[in-house]
Amino acid sequence: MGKELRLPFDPIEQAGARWSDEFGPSRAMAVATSVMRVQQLLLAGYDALLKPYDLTFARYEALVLLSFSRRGELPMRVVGERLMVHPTSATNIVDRLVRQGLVTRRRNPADGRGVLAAITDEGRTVAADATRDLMAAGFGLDALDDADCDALFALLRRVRLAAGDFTEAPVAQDG
Amino acid sequence: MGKELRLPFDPIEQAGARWSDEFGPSRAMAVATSVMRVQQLLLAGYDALLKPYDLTFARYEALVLLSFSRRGELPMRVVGERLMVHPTSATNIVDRLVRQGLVTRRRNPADGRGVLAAITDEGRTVAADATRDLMAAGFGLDALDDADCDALFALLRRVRLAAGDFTEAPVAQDG
DNA sequence: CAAATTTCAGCGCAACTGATATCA
DNA sequence: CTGATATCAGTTACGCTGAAATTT
Repeated sequence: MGKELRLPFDPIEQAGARWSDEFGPSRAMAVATSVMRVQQLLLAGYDALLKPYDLTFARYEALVLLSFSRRGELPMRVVGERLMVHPTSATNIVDRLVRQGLVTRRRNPADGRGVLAAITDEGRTVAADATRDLMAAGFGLDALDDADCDALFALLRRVRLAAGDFTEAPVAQDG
Repeated sequence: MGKELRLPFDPIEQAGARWSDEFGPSRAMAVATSVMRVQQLLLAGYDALLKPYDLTFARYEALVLLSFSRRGELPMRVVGERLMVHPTSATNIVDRLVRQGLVTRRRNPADGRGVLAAITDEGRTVAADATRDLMAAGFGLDALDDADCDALFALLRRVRLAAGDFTEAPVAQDG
Protein backbone atom coordinates (compact mmCIF):
# COMPACT_ATOMS: atom_id res chain seq x y z
CA MET A 1 0.00 0.00 0.00
CA GLY A 2 1.14 3.52 -0.68
CA LYS A 3 1.42 5.54 2.44
CA GLU A 4 -0.43 8.76 2.74
CA LEU A 5 2.05 11.12 4.22
CA ARG A 6 1.22 14.45 2.64
CA LEU A 7 4.51 16.04 3.39
CA PRO A 8 4.36 19.81 3.24
CA PHE A 9 6.83 19.76 0.37
CA ASP A 10 7.67 17.65 -2.63
CA PRO A 11 10.22 15.12 -1.40
CA ILE A 12 11.32 14.29 -4.91
CA GLU A 13 12.09 17.89 -5.74
CA GLN A 14 13.94 18.30 -2.51
CA ALA A 15 15.98 15.16 -3.09
CA GLY A 16 16.68 16.38 -6.61
CA ALA A 17 18.11 19.59 -5.28
CA ARG A 18 20.48 17.79 -2.94
CA TRP A 19 21.33 15.39 -5.70
CA SER A 20 22.43 18.22 -7.95
CA ASP A 21 24.68 19.57 -5.23
CA GLU A 22 26.33 16.21 -4.76
CA PHE A 23 26.46 14.57 -8.15
CA GLY A 24 25.62 17.32 -10.58
CA PRO A 25 22.38 17.93 -12.41
CA SER A 26 20.28 14.93 -13.22
CA ARG A 27 16.76 15.48 -14.38
CA ALA A 28 16.66 11.81 -15.17
CA MET A 29 16.99 10.92 -11.50
CA ALA A 30 13.97 13.04 -10.60
CA VAL A 31 11.98 11.46 -13.41
CA ALA A 32 12.98 7.97 -12.36
CA THR A 33 11.94 8.64 -8.78
CA SER A 34 8.65 10.11 -10.00
CA VAL A 35 7.85 7.06 -12.08
CA MET A 36 8.50 4.80 -9.10
CA ARG A 37 6.32 6.90 -6.85
CA VAL A 38 3.44 7.31 -9.27
CA GLN A 39 3.39 3.59 -9.92
CA GLN A 40 3.25 3.00 -6.18
CA LEU A 41 0.39 5.48 -5.71
CA LEU A 42 -1.63 4.20 -8.65
CA LEU A 43 -1.18 0.57 -7.70
CA ALA A 44 -2.24 1.24 -4.11
CA GLY A 45 -5.36 2.96 -5.40
CA TYR A 46 -6.20 0.14 -7.78
CA ASP A 47 -5.67 -2.54 -5.16
CA ALA A 48 -7.96 -0.66 -2.79
CA LEU A 49 -10.65 -0.38 -5.45
CA LEU A 50 -10.31 -4.05 -6.37
CA LYS A 51 -10.33 -5.34 -2.83
CA PRO A 52 -14.14 -5.79 -2.72
CA TYR A 53 -13.75 -8.18 -5.65
CA ASP A 54 -10.93 -10.04 -3.91
CA LEU A 55 -8.68 -9.13 -6.80
CA THR A 56 -5.16 -7.77 -6.89
CA PHE A 57 -4.24 -5.62 -9.86
CA ALA A 58 -2.19 -8.51 -11.25
CA ARG A 59 -5.19 -10.84 -11.13
CA TYR A 60 -7.42 -8.13 -12.56
CA GLU A 61 -5.04 -7.71 -15.49
CA ALA A 62 -5.12 -11.43 -16.14
CA LEU A 63 -8.90 -11.44 -16.04
CA VAL A 64 -9.14 -8.54 -18.48
CA LEU A 65 -6.62 -10.19 -20.76
CA LEU A 66 -8.76 -13.31 -20.96
CA SER A 67 -11.96 -11.32 -21.42
CA PHE A 68 -10.35 -9.58 -24.37
CA SER A 69 -9.20 -12.77 -26.05
CA ARG A 70 -11.27 -13.92 -28.95
CA ARG A 71 -12.68 -17.08 -27.41
CA GLY A 72 -12.19 -16.06 -23.81
CA GLU A 73 -9.28 -18.41 -23.33
CA LEU A 74 -5.52 -18.35 -23.86
CA PRO A 75 -2.61 -20.76 -23.42
CA MET A 76 -0.81 -20.27 -20.11
CA ARG A 77 2.30 -19.44 -22.05
CA VAL A 78 0.57 -16.51 -23.74
CA VAL A 79 -0.85 -15.33 -20.43
CA GLY A 80 2.64 -15.13 -18.98
CA GLU A 81 3.95 -13.35 -22.07
CA ARG A 82 1.26 -10.71 -22.24
CA LEU A 83 1.31 -10.00 -18.54
CA MET A 84 5.09 -10.06 -18.75
CA VAL A 85 5.46 -12.23 -15.70
CA HIS A 86 7.37 -15.40 -14.98
CA PRO A 87 5.66 -18.63 -16.09
CA THR A 88 5.37 -19.79 -12.50
CA SER A 89 3.78 -16.48 -11.61
CA ALA A 90 1.26 -16.97 -14.37
CA THR A 91 0.46 -20.39 -12.92
CA ASN A 92 0.08 -18.82 -9.51
CA ILE A 93 -2.16 -16.00 -10.68
CA VAL A 94 -4.40 -18.33 -12.66
CA ASP A 95 -4.50 -20.70 -9.69
CA ARG A 96 -6.05 -17.99 -7.60
CA LEU A 97 -8.55 -17.07 -10.26
CA VAL A 98 -9.55 -20.72 -10.65
CA ARG A 99 -10.05 -21.04 -6.90
CA GLN A 100 -12.27 -17.96 -7.08
CA GLY A 101 -14.31 -19.50 -9.85
CA LEU A 102 -13.41 -16.75 -12.30
CA VAL A 103 -11.29 -18.93 -14.58
CA THR A 104 -11.15 -22.58 -15.55
CA ARG A 105 -8.37 -24.69 -16.98
CA ARG A 106 -8.45 -27.27 -19.73
CA ARG A 107 -5.90 -29.02 -21.85
CA ASN A 108 -5.17 -27.34 -25.13
CA PRO A 109 -6.77 -29.61 -27.74
CA ALA A 110 -4.40 -28.18 -30.33
CA ASP A 111 -1.27 -28.90 -28.29
CA GLY A 112 -1.37 -31.58 -25.64
CA ARG A 113 1.57 -29.98 -23.85
CA GLY A 114 -0.31 -26.82 -23.16
CA VAL A 115 -3.11 -25.68 -20.94
CA LEU A 116 -5.78 -23.14 -21.72
CA ALA A 117 -7.00 -20.69 -19.13
CA ALA A 118 -10.61 -19.73 -19.86
CA ILE A 119 -12.65 -17.00 -18.23
CA THR A 120 -15.99 -18.04 -16.75
CA ASP A 121 -19.26 -16.13 -16.93
CA GLU A 122 -18.72 -15.00 -13.35
CA GLY A 123 -15.22 -13.95 -14.34
CA ARG A 124 -16.64 -11.75 -17.07
CA THR A 125 -19.10 -10.22 -14.67
CA VAL A 126 -16.43 -9.47 -12.10
CA ALA A 127 -14.10 -8.07 -14.75
CA ALA A 128 -16.84 -5.77 -16.05
CA ASP A 129 -17.81 -4.59 -12.56
CA ALA A 130 -14.24 -3.97 -11.50
CA THR A 131 -13.54 -2.14 -14.74
CA ARG A 132 -16.55 0.06 -14.20
CA ASP A 133 -15.19 1.05 -10.80
CA LEU A 134 -11.71 1.72 -12.15
CA MET A 135 -13.06 3.86 -14.95
CA ALA A 136 -15.30 5.73 -12.53
CA ALA A 137 -12.15 6.50 -10.57
CA GLY A 138 -10.50 7.69 -13.76
CA PHE A 139 -7.68 5.23 -13.10
CA GLY A 140 -6.35 7.71 -10.57
CA LEU A 141 -5.51 10.06 -13.41
CA ASP A 142 -8.27 12.62 -13.18
CA ALA A 143 -5.65 15.30 -12.80
CA LEU A 144 -4.81 14.87 -16.47
CA ASP A 145 -7.02 15.75 -19.40
CA ASP A 146 -7.00 13.88 -22.70
CA ALA A 147 -4.16 15.92 -24.16
CA ASP A 148 -2.08 15.40 -21.03
CA CYS A 149 -2.72 11.68 -21.17
CA ASP A 150 -1.67 11.55 -24.79
CA ALA A 151 1.51 13.47 -24.03
CA LEU A 152 2.33 11.28 -21.05
CA PHE A 153 1.64 8.13 -23.01
CA ALA A 154 3.88 9.29 -25.84
CA LEU A 155 6.78 10.07 -23.50
CA LEU A 156 6.47 6.78 -21.67
CA ARG A 157 6.18 4.96 -24.95
CA ARG A 158 9.57 6.28 -26.00
CA VAL A 159 11.08 5.03 -22.77
CA ARG A 160 9.54 1.61 -23.28
CA LEU A 161 10.74 1.45 -26.83
CA ALA A 162 14.29 2.39 -25.83
CA ALA A 163 14.20 -0.21 -23.07
CA GLY A 164 13.28 -2.89 -25.60
CA ASP A 165 9.70 -3.36 -24.48
CA PHE A 166 8.72 -3.97 -28.08
CA THR A 167 10.19 -3.44 -31.50
CA GLU A 168 9.37 -0.41 -33.55
CA ALA A 169 6.02 -1.09 -35.07
CA PRO A 170 4.65 0.15 -38.34
CA VAL A 171 2.59 2.79 -36.59
CA ALA A 172 1.94 6.12 -38.23
CA GLN A 173 4.76 6.54 -40.70
CA ASP A 174 4.51 10.30 -40.93
CA GLY A 175 6.25 10.89 -37.57
CA MET B 1 12.96 -8.81 -13.22
CA GLY B 2 11.52 -7.38 -16.37
CA LYS B 3 11.23 -9.85 -19.12
CA GLU B 4 12.72 -9.06 -22.47
CA LEU B 5 10.12 -10.06 -24.95
CA ARG B 6 10.40 -7.52 -27.71
CA LEU B 7 7.04 -8.23 -29.19
CA PRO B 8 6.73 -7.07 -32.77
CA PHE B 9 4.00 -4.66 -31.71
CA ASP B 10 3.12 -2.46 -28.79
CA PRO B 11 1.04 -4.64 -26.47
CA ILE B 12 -0.28 -1.63 -24.61
CA GLU B 13 -1.58 0.01 -27.75
CA GLN B 14 -3.17 -3.22 -28.86
CA ALA B 15 -4.82 -3.76 -25.50
CA GLY B 16 -6.02 -0.16 -25.60
CA ALA B 17 -7.73 -0.79 -28.91
CA ARG B 18 -9.59 -3.81 -27.57
CA TRP B 19 -10.38 -1.90 -24.42
CA SER B 20 -12.07 0.83 -26.40
CA ASP B 21 -14.20 -1.71 -28.21
CA GLU B 22 -15.32 -3.25 -24.94
CA PHE B 23 -15.56 -0.46 -22.42
CA GLY B 24 -15.32 2.71 -24.44
CA PRO B 25 -12.40 5.05 -24.88
CA SER B 26 -10.02 5.36 -21.98
CA ARG B 27 -6.73 7.09 -22.52
CA ALA B 28 -6.23 6.83 -18.78
CA MET B 29 -6.11 3.05 -18.98
CA ALA B 30 -3.30 3.15 -21.52
CA VAL B 31 -1.39 5.65 -19.41
CA ALA B 32 -1.85 3.56 -16.29
CA THR B 33 -0.56 0.47 -18.04
CA SER B 34 2.37 2.44 -19.40
CA VAL B 35 3.35 3.70 -15.98
CA MET B 36 3.27 0.16 -14.61
CA ARG B 37 5.37 -1.15 -17.45
CA VAL B 38 7.94 1.65 -17.45
CA GLN B 39 8.40 1.28 -13.72
CA GLN B 40 8.98 -2.42 -14.21
CA LEU B 41 11.50 -1.84 -16.98
CA LEU B 42 13.39 0.89 -15.17
CA LEU B 43 13.50 -1.02 -11.90
CA ALA B 44 14.77 -4.15 -13.63
CA GLY B 45 17.53 -2.09 -15.21
CA TYR B 46 18.50 -0.44 -11.95
CA ASP B 47 18.53 -3.71 -10.05
CA ALA B 48 20.76 -5.23 -12.71
CA LEU B 49 23.15 -2.28 -12.50
CA LEU B 50 23.16 -2.40 -8.71
CA LYS B 51 23.61 -6.15 -8.46
CA PRO B 52 27.45 -5.94 -8.37
CA TYR B 53 27.08 -3.82 -5.25
CA ASP B 54 24.63 -6.28 -3.71
CA LEU B 55 22.07 -3.49 -3.59
CA THR B 56 18.44 -3.38 -4.55
CA PHE B 57 17.06 -0.05 -5.72
CA ALA B 58 15.26 0.33 -2.38
CA ARG B 59 18.51 -0.14 -0.44
CA TYR B 60 20.30 2.18 -2.84
CA GLU B 61 17.70 4.88 -2.22
CA ALA B 62 18.14 4.52 1.53
CA LEU B 63 21.89 4.78 1.16
CA VAL B 64 21.65 7.92 -0.93
CA LEU B 65 19.15 9.42 1.50
CA LEU B 66 21.61 8.96 4.36
CA SER B 67 24.52 10.26 2.32
CA PHE B 68 22.50 13.40 1.62
CA SER B 69 21.62 14.02 5.24
CA ARG B 70 23.60 16.69 6.98
CA ARG B 71 25.41 14.48 9.47
CA GLY B 72 25.10 11.25 7.54
CA GLU B 73 22.49 9.88 9.91
CA LEU B 74 18.73 10.04 10.30
CA PRO B 75 16.11 8.69 12.71
CA MET B 76 14.48 5.50 11.45
CA ARG B 77 11.17 7.29 11.46
CA VAL B 78 12.50 9.87 9.01
CA VAL B 79 14.02 7.17 6.83
CA GLY B 80 10.64 5.54 6.50
CA GLU B 81 8.94 8.86 5.77
CA ARG B 82 11.35 9.98 3.10
CA LEU B 83 11.48 6.63 1.36
CA MET B 84 7.71 6.46 1.75
CA VAL B 85 7.79 2.92 3.02
CA HIS B 86 6.25 1.22 6.00
CA PRO B 87 8.22 1.54 9.26
CA THR B 88 8.86 -2.19 9.31
CA SER B 89 10.14 -1.97 5.77
CA ALA B 90 12.55 0.75 6.84
CA THR B 91 13.76 -1.54 9.60
CA ASN B 92 14.20 -4.32 7.08
CA ILE B 93 16.05 -2.19 4.56
CA VAL B 94 18.40 -0.75 7.17
CA ASP B 95 18.94 -4.24 8.59
CA ARG B 96 20.34 -5.34 5.28
CA LEU B 97 22.55 -2.31 4.95
CA VAL B 98 23.88 -2.85 8.47
CA ARG B 99 24.68 -6.48 7.69
CA GLN B 100 26.54 -5.24 4.61
CA GLY B 101 28.54 -2.82 6.70
CA LEU B 102 27.18 0.19 4.83
CA VAL B 103 25.15 1.57 7.71
CA THR B 104 25.33 1.46 11.52
CA ARG B 105 22.68 1.97 14.17
CA ARG B 106 22.81 3.87 17.44
CA ARG B 107 20.29 5.12 19.92
CA ASN B 108 19.15 8.66 19.33
CA PRO B 109 20.77 10.67 22.14
CA ALA B 110 18.07 13.30 21.73
CA ASP B 111 15.21 10.80 22.07
CA GLY B 112 15.76 7.48 23.79
CA ARG B 113 12.83 5.96 21.96
CA GLY B 114 14.41 6.47 18.61
CA VAL B 115 17.27 4.95 16.64
CA LEU B 116 19.60 6.69 14.25
CA ALA B 117 20.76 5.02 11.05
CA ALA B 118 24.18 6.32 10.05
CA ILE B 119 26.02 5.73 6.80
CA THR B 120 29.56 4.35 7.06
CA ASP B 121 32.57 5.35 5.00
CA GLU B 122 32.15 2.21 2.97
CA GLY B 123 28.50 3.09 2.54
CA ARG B 124 29.48 6.44 1.10
CA THR B 125 31.91 4.81 -1.27
CA VAL B 126 29.37 2.29 -2.49
CA ALA B 127 26.70 4.97 -2.88
CA ALA B 128 29.06 7.10 -4.96
CA ASP B 129 30.15 4.18 -7.15
CA ALA B 130 26.62 2.97 -7.72
CA THR B 131 25.46 6.48 -8.51
CA ARG B 132 28.23 6.87 -11.05
CA ASP B 133 27.01 3.70 -12.80
CA LEU B 134 23.40 4.79 -12.75
CA MET B 135 24.21 8.20 -14.16
CA ALA B 136 26.39 6.63 -16.82
CA ALA B 137 23.35 4.61 -17.80
CA GLY B 138 21.27 7.79 -17.89
CA PHE B 139 18.86 6.15 -15.45
CA GLY B 140 17.46 4.26 -18.41
CA LEU B 141 16.06 7.50 -19.75
CA ASP B 142 18.49 8.31 -22.52
CA ALA B 143 15.59 8.35 -24.93
CA LEU B 144 14.46 11.62 -23.40
CA ASP B 145 16.25 14.94 -23.60
CA ASP B 146 16.15 17.57 -20.88
CA ALA B 147 12.96 19.15 -22.13
CA ASP B 148 11.27 15.76 -22.34
CA CYS B 149 12.36 14.95 -18.80
CA ASP B 150 10.99 18.23 -17.55
CA ALA B 151 7.68 17.62 -19.31
CA LEU B 152 7.44 14.08 -17.99
CA PHE B 153 8.32 15.17 -14.49
CA ALA B 154 5.70 17.91 -14.57
CA LEU B 155 2.97 15.53 -15.72
CA LEU B 156 3.84 12.92 -13.12
CA ARG B 157 4.05 15.60 -10.47
CA ARG B 158 0.45 16.53 -11.11
CA VAL B 159 -0.60 12.93 -10.68
CA ARG B 160 1.32 12.70 -7.43
CA LEU B 161 -0.18 15.91 -6.16
CA ALA B 162 -3.70 14.77 -7.00
CA ALA B 163 -3.05 11.45 -5.28
CA GLY B 164 -2.05 13.28 -2.12
CA ASP B 165 1.64 12.51 -2.33
CA PHE B 166 2.39 15.91 -0.84
CA THR B 167 0.65 19.21 -0.28
CA GLU B 168 0.95 22.02 -2.74
CA ALA B 169 4.23 23.77 -2.11
CA PRO B 170 6.00 26.72 -3.62
CA VAL B 171 7.89 25.30 -6.56
CA ALA B 172 11.58 25.93 -6.32
CA GLN B 173 12.75 27.82 -9.36
CA ASP B 174 16.45 27.33 -9.11
CA GLY B 175 17.40 25.27 -6.13
C1' DC C 1 -1.33 6.54 32.10
C1' DA C 2 -1.33 7.72 26.97
C1' DA C 3 1.45 8.44 22.93
C1' DA C 4 5.50 7.80 20.02
C1' DT C 5 9.30 4.94 18.14
C1' DT C 6 11.04 0.77 16.76
C1' DT C 7 11.28 -4.04 16.38
C1' DC C 8 9.60 -8.82 16.00
C1' DA C 9 6.54 -12.58 14.50
C1' DG C 10 3.51 -14.05 11.17
C1' DC C 11 0.97 -13.82 6.81
C1' DG C 12 0.45 -12.92 1.84
C1' DC C 13 2.05 -12.04 -2.71
C1' DA C 14 5.28 -12.48 -6.25
C1' DA C 15 9.64 -13.78 -8.49
C1' DC C 16 13.26 -17.10 -9.11
C1' DT C 17 15.59 -21.86 -9.41
C1' DG C 18 15.49 -26.64 -10.19
C1' DA C 19 13.01 -30.81 -10.91
C1' DT C 20 9.32 -33.37 -13.03
C1' DA C 21 5.58 -34.97 -16.16
C1' DT C 22 3.67 -34.60 -20.57
C1' DC C 23 3.63 -34.13 -25.31
C1' DA C 24 5.30 -32.22 -30.27
C1' DC D 1 15.91 -37.75 -28.38
C1' DT D 2 15.32 -32.70 -28.09
C1' DG D 3 12.70 -29.10 -27.07
C1' DA D 4 8.57 -26.85 -25.45
C1' DT D 5 4.80 -26.43 -21.93
C1' DA D 6 3.25 -26.32 -17.41
C1' DT D 7 3.37 -27.43 -12.70
C1' DC D 8 5.38 -28.25 -8.12
C1' DA D 9 8.63 -27.61 -4.28
C1' DG D 10 11.59 -24.61 -2.04
C1' DT D 11 13.94 -20.15 -1.49
C1' DT D 12 14.16 -15.22 -1.31
C1' DA D 13 12.39 -10.63 -0.99
C1' DC D 14 9.31 -7.30 0.54
C1' DG D 15 5.04 -5.10 2.36
C1' DC D 16 1.52 -5.31 5.68
C1' DT D 17 -0.85 -6.26 10.35
C1' DG D 18 -0.66 -6.99 15.17
C1' DA D 19 1.81 -7.30 19.29
C1' DA D 20 5.53 -6.11 22.26
C1' DA D 21 9.30 -3.33 24.39
C1' DT D 22 11.09 1.05 25.44
C1' DT D 23 10.93 5.79 26.37
C1' DT D 24 8.70 10.52 26.40
